[in-house]
Amino acid sequence: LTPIEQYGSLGNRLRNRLTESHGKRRSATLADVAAFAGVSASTASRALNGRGELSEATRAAVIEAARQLGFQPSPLARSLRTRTTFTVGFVVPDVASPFYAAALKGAQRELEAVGYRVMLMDAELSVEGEVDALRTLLNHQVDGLLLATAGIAPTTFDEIVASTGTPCVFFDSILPGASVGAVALENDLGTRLLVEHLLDHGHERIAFLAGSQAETSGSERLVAFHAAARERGVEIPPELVRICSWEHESGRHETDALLKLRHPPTGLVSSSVELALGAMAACREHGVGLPDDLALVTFDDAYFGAFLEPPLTAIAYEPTEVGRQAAVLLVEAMQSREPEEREVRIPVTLVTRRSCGCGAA
Amino acid sequence: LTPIEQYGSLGNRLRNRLTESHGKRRSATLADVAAFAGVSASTASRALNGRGELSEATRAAVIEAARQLGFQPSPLARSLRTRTTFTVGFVVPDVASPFYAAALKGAQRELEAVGYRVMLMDAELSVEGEVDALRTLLNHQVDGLLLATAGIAPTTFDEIVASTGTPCVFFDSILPGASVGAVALENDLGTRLLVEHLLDHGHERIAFLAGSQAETSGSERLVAFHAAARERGVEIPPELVRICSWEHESGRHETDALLKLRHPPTGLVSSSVELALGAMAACREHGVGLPDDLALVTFDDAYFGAFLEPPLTAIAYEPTEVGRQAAVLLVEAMQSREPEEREVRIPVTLVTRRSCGCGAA
DNA sequence: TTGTAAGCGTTATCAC
DNA sequence: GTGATAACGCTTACAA
Repeated sequence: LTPIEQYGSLGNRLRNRLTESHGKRRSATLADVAAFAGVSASTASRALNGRGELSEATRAAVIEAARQLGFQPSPLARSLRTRTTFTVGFVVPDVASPFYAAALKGAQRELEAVGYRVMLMDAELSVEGEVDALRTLLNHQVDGLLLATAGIAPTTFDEIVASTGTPCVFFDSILPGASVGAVALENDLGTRLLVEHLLDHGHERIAFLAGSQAETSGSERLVAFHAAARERGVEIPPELVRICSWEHESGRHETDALLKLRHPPTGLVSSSVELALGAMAACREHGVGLPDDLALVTFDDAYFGAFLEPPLTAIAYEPTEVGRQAAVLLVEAMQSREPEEREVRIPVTLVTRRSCGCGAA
Repeated sequence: LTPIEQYGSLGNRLRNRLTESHGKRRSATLADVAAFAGVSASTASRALNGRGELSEATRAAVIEAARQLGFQPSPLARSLRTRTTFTVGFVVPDVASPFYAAALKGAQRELEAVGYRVMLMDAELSVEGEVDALRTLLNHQVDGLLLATAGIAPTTFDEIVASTGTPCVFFDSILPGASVGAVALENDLGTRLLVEHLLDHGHERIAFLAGSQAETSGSERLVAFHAAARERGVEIPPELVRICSWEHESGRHETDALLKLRHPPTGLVSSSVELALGAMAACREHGVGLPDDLALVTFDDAYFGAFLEPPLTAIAYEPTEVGRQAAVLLVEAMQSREPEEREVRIPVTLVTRRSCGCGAA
């Protein structure tokens, strides 16, 4: 007699209990499975988790019992006991932004594949919101953090997250040395490709929409812009580089100012497609033709880039990849004791269209 | 002597214990707070939760103790005990899609405000993925579900979620009668506005890119298209309405077919901006000019719509609003016993630009 | 008004 | 090999 046959009637009683009442069936518990299989709860646990030595017969019996009862271990109870939740917190300044949404998708897919769930928090573009989000997440005992910071202070970060020992990988925006890992785009290469392309078209008076300097993608691109120009021996007048927020309107405003200059630029490098769209709006208002009056190139190759007028020359990359790689680093960190700190860069390429002057009549 | 003064040295001992070891401080537990305040755990619990009657003195003492120790109740333990997690599951076919990302943001913001966390799952465009996601979420004992289904079967839905009694509100795509609520766009109105605008421009041979009929936004728009045409007494030849998937490429392909017809359409209504972009690609290939050779109007007013060539006439709406409203309905359902089933429609408006022929020379 | 004890569903440390 | 038993951190009858 196998345990299951032996406890058959008990089994039936159990099954009935689980499907009783008005359809709101309470799902089977480990104790139920144990009883059904005729073993103790601890044995059932060991059998299901493959820990410890036990006879093949009982293991099989437990597994079969679990199958029959449709047993699903309670993550809550498990987490309470083991102090690990298999949940990671994901914090971004704005989930609705295409870039972060894509990163989220990449991360979620990777994490899901290795058994982690993602708890999402939107910092609503403020550092304060970010800190709240981190607090909440840590209080929920997430096993790890994926964070695109909007500029958290190092001391705050140490106090809130580093002190808990919860691994955190930064992506897109990096806080140097503070984490177990970081993932960002090849901002330097991308910006250089843009600048050099404009130089190759013969432009010398090149302006730059730099974006916010609170984030890595803003600051690294600005540095790269200056470096690229310097290396090719061109002098960029200070009034041509515009530090500004990431919004569309900001791009419009700054470009407007550029076009009103006594000597307006003949080329414009934009740090993001949002800003580039703003720049296009300003050009339209001023009646300056792209690319003839102003050659425009930008970071971010949006999927609609080819349908704009003119089609945009841009820096392309795989946005999901930054989320995915960040997840990979995080998983490594969560699983190994003493994780090594690593930094990954996601490759970028230049795609040329008409806005830079390529293929123009 | 207040309890705190009385147990001062104990308090110090406790505080020390909590900050011991290598910075990975184990946070204060309810028992710690109770000991610190010199009361039992149950009293501490009551004091902190404002339940039951207790003297103001002890309540204050407990609260002060909690403050001093930086006590944060463990959501895990609480959930295990109370069988409620204050977590809602959010399931979409594709988080990276701008529409779903926006909906997510709206929902997350609303839920966050009333104390719920969101656990995100991406169904990766498949019903199978959706079912997995729902299973996982329910196993985690989410208190509610926000679901943009890719076409789950009613029986499957009943079996998996309805049977658990977990409230679920559908958004974007609706499974009639299966849930406590549903939120969708005014698909009927939006489509009518589009069709009628083209009719007003004098077009009679109007084609339609219908999108996938597995989703509400596809099927409702198709029905509305036919209804709008019929009511104005125009006959639409069957070959002009194209049911297709939502991808860009699909729009290109179908438009290509339309343009190869012996009598190609003079107007085209697209069910989504993705499809419209595909249509624009096809037109470019065929050398047909927009809007002169073909007038194009579409659902979805993307933020770049004004910068396309030609700028797109489109149906605009607040995508975050569908997520937010869905969250509102869900919260109501989670909090009230016997929730009533409700359906909300998010308003849409027509914004005219050049692609329809408006403002053309 | 407050304390004791049971229990939520697991896993881990012991004995046997 | 397997089974009691004790946590994990909280809430809630029930007693006092």
